[in-house]
Amino acid sequence: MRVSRLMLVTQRDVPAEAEIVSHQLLVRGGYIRRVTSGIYAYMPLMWRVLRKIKAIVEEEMDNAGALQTLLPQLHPSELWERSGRWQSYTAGEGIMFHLMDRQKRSLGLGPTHEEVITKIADEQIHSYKQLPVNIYQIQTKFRDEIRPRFGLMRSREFIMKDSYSFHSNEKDLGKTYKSMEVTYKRIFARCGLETVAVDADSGAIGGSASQEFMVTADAGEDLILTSKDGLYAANQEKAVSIPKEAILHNPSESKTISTPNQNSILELCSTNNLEPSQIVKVIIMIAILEEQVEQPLLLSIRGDQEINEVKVINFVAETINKQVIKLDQVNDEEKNRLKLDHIPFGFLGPDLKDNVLENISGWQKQFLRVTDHSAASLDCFVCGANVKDKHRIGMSWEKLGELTNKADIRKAQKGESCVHDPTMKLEERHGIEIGHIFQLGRKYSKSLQATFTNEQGQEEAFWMGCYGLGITRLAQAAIEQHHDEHGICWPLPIAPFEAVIVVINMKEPIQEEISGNIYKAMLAKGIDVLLDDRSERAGVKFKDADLIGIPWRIVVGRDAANGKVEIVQRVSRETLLVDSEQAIQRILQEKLSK
RNA sequence: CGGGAUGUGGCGCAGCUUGGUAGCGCACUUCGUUCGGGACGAAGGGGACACAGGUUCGAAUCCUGUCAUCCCGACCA
Repeated sequence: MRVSRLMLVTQRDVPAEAEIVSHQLLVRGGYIRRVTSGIYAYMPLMWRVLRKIKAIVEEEMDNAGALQTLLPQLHPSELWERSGRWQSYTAGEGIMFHLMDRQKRSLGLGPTHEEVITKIADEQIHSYKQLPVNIYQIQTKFRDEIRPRFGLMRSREFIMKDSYSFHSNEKDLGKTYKSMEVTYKRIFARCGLETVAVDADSGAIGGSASQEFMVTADAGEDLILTSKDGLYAANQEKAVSIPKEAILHNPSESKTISTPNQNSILELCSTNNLEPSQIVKVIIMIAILEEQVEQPLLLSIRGDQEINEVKVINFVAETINKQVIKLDQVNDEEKNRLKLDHIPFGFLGPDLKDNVLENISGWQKQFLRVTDHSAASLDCFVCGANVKDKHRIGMSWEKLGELTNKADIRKAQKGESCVHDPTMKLEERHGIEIGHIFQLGRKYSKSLQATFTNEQGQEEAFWMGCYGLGITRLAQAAIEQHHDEHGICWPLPIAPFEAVIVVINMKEPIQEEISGNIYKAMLAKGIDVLLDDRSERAGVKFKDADLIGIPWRIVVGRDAANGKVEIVQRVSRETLLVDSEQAIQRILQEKLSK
């Protein structure tokens, strides 16, 4: 392709709307144009990048035995009503774009394809003999994101590879799940990305296992915790660790002390010469369940630790076997509205009686009590006395009465010891989630009544897995990982062009001839090459080549008369003066080695 | 949805306080000089200032409302 024909429009100024460097470079390099909030046009350069990523994904998925399809983007609402997601995806979360057709039938634009694919699997697969299958598609998905941002990182229309596997038993699902993990790692490695696979929360979607693939980058919105030996990685919602040792609390007697206005751990400690780890902190939260049931929770945790709300939600959902819509703290407004003055916030103990709930409208009348292991393992501690301005020292669980539920509801933090090896400390990094694999189990197949006949001749719901991979997000994440002050440095396998020939002076016949020959020769060898034939000054061409990030540059200039050209690597800036034939060979070599 | 900010040619901005009918840099067009790291000079083209009301002889500027975009929180590939 000749640059003069490429519709290349680069910008010197950074658009005000672009916050992170990858977004800025995509806009400045003319890769994308915003059409409206969260909706982008992929310009010719961008489309080439996306096609290369798609090709790699397709190759690896096909190698893993997956089958490519293309599924509809308009989904009938009935299908989503059957899985129980229509309400929450349209009215509730509102993440699903929906519309009426002229027949007044309700349709939605697919944010994901579980419903459609499960329906098709049900219609097409009748016997265990047809299993397993793994079906995938790469296409545009729609999500009416609450807050689109960072260009393609979180857009409302985006390209995703999504696959779904169907199995006759859980073990077989595990096998495909594992093979997808390997496939994903190969895909990311081939795209030149450094990724970390982390244990993830499968929470609301359910299932037994789930892994996220994170591109490590400072601009990432997710926090991940890893161990240096590479044996442990998890996102913050799921991460576990061993908290630091508590400081021994061992007063001569247990008694109630007066602690006027000391309703925070900090004040309590500084006034009474205590350590946060000697205190059991008690927090009331409200879990909103299905049908607007409001379940009060009484959470106890060591004073120096923090609550992990996702773990709390999972615990509640498991314990009472109901879906948790969300978790709320009790704020001041609510304290006033519900007239909670009789509850001595700031002075609560784990033995707070249920009778404080008697006159609170809307709440269930019994606490669901949970004690985090960090608190449960304390032999002797300080806690609130359930009376304003009073705490108790030298307390123990025996004195308070038996503990009901113990669970891990604690937020793991960097610097804490790893569970698999206490000498290892957790490190914190930011990541961009570009892939997520799940063992769904039978949740969707059951709700959609998608079944097959098993070996015993009985109807059984499919075991399912699902495997997402954000194509457009991956492209931008790659820039986040591969750029410098001059622009993008695409990894060769996903670069829009592998090389660019910069002709210093188009009016010089020798330069024009040599560059033309190299161009033709490279095309003949299958190299994706750009010929910058514009009558721009050299500086402009160099700047543009750097900005759009072509991995190799061949400069045809002052040495052309001697049959020499320069070959420059974008990332390292290494420059070699060689014959044109050598330049072609070098790039061909690089291409084939990837 | 809650909190904050901003809307002026394709991009970045000034003008608004103290109303008088729009300006700068980049980009674009033409000519000349230049020509290995975003050249210089000259001459041009393009915007009724987000929209709708109002105040006024007169509104980008003041008032009211609406809309859009961006940033901070819950959601997610």
